[in-house]
Amino acid sequence: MKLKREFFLREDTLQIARDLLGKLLVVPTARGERVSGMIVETEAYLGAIDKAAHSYGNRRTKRTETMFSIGGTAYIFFIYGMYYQFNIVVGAIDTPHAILIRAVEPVENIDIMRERRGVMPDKNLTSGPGKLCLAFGIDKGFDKEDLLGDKVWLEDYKNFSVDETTSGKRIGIDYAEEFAAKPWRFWLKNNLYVSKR
DNA sequence: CAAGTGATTAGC
DNA sequence: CTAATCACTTGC
Repeated sequence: MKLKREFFLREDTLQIARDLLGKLLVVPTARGERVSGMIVETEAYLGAIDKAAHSYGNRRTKRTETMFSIGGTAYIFFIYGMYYQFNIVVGAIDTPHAILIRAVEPVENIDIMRERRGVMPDKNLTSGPGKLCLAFGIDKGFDKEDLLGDKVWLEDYKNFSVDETTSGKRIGIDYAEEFAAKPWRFWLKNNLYVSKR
């Protein structure tokens, strides 16, 4: 079942980031084939107070504008001249919190992901934020897309107990001073598709 | 371990 | 306008 607006509107962003583990990300192709994967790794970005967030201090630019949308909106940005990153805006309008989807486990139409990614072991298909965007065909055209619409959405899939998950510091944000060490990255223990490093 | 790649941003 | 930076990936 598709996740409802209320799921994304809750105030506890860290809780939502953990709750997203086990959910299914679905992006249908133009021909209507469901390409999907189970979320296995997320990172929370707490908007105004978080020095690692693009929206730190409520910084409002052309790019960060999307983060001020209502919870349940897709936030896509381009990084390092090559890769897109898929984020989910959460919370009320003008509360610029977002959750980066760092890795998923392929579920439906894995052959389409293989075509898009090229020849490589399946465990490399979606085990990183840039990789999963390539495998799912997510680009800037998905920015500001409503996750309750029919272009990209989330569904209930599996439930994991808290002891099957764990958390740690976020990746690639060493510039964020006292926020660099916050344990705001969440992942499933023993899952092959969690990003390496 | 280093290079690659170009949008985005801040600062003039 | 310019230059530095970057929530990454791949191949040496």
